[in-house]
Amino acid sequence: MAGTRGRDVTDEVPRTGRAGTGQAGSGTTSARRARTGTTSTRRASTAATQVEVRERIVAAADALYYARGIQAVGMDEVRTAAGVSLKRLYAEFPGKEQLVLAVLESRHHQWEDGLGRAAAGVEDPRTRLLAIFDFLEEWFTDETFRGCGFINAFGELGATSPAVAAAAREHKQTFQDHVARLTRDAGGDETLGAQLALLAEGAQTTAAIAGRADAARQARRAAEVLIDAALGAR
Amino acid sequence: MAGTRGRDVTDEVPRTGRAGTGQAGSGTTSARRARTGTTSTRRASTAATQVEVRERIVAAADALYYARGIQAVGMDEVRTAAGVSLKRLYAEFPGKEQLVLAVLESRHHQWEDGLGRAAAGVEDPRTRLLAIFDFLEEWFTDETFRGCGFINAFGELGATSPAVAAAAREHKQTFQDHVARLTRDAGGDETLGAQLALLAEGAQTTAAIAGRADAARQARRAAEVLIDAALGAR
DNA sequence: TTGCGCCGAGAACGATCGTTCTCTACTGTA
DNA sequence: TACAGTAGAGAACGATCGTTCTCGGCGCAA
Repeated sequence: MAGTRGRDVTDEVPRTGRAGTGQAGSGTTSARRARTGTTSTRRASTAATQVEVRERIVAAADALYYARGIQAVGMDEVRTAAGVSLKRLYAEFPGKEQLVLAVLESRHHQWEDGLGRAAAGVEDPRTRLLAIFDFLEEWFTDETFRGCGFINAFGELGATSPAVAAAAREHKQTFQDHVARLTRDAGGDETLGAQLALLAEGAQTTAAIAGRADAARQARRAAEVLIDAALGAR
Repeated sequence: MAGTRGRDVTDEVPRTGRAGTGQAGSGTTSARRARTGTTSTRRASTAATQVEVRERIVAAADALYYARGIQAVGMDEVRTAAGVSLKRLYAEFPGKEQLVLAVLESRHHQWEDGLGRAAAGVEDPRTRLLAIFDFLEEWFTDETFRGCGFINAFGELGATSPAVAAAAREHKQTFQDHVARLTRDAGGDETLGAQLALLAEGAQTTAAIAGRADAARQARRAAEVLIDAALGAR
């Protein structure tokens, strides 16, 4: 009895066959199946499903874009995968670029969540810093891994879409800030932070293109050397 | 006198306004203006201009693809920039993918030439190893720099074109081999080589997306630390 | 029950792109 | 000079894509 028939149909939409969106340790299935009450007032119900629909669209688009490239996926395919009408899709996102930006924003949040989880509960600042590379390794071994979505998007659209280029730049900047903060906690300076960030970036492209998931472990070992050299042997 | 009228027209084609193809220290203007004699036999002349036309097409396509992305540039635009007819273009390259692969191959050779020049004449193996990062810095400061063309191509087409993905993989592999060789010359093992390669890769994406050309210098400093730690202080 | 408004399904439209085809002009040769 | 062959210019074609429009059905209020 919950909702209309049409909504039930779109609720059990295919999630493009994979769990999560290909980001490590995410497992976000976006649809939380937690309606506010049953339907409450019409207005509240509409708002709830709007959020749900938006999330579903973004999740479907993210999986498709990440797996095949942005320009290789048409709006119609996103529509099918998300199980919404084209009209609804364009009601949520006025154009493809807005959808792409929403996907990147979602991916950014997943990335930050993953980083936070990797650091959570780790007491030693040095180990917390190195946990970044453990997180990367977990991500690289995901079978859907195909590199950093922001690097890919930048290479594909960075030259034609300033908004996409800016999104990639901001994502990388917040990562550098994150590493810098952890480095400071461990007693290192910003130079060390920048160098560790370089290792992480290099590991991502190497793992993606060369298909070498052990790039994370190589990067971790290099990071240990750099940290110990900067902080003095332990 | 030299050549036919039609050929002269296509000879002085616009080189898309830039010198080289955006790769550091290249300065390859592809067209060498060195005809074998004047026209010699008809057959030899045709062969000479064929090579020239091919190079011109590849150079024009490379500049356009690198600056704006591959999918954003149509065959017609390549045709105009190269100053050849569509028929001629398709006579040289049966399809766009073949042209893309030829561009990547050309870019790979330029990259190897640049690396070789950077190492040439440097006696000390350690300094020769570090010269990689000087080469990167020079490249990053080029105003047309927009990241590694192979990383960009992989992000854009790696999922849909196995040939492009393979080209990127091979390019990165030869780079790792190159670094490994120089590392061995300096007395280091393959672990060190892999780590230095990670730094170089990370510097490329960081310089491209964050626009920080100093990533090369940061990577160089990190490389020094890693080298000294692996080889013992000097 | 009747009318109203909303929404999904999908056709339609205009633009672009890769690729092919046609037409024309020109070159070299007998 | 007449002719055969070639190459350039660009029209044409089929496919795809982003976006909009139309149609038909359903839920809801009076």
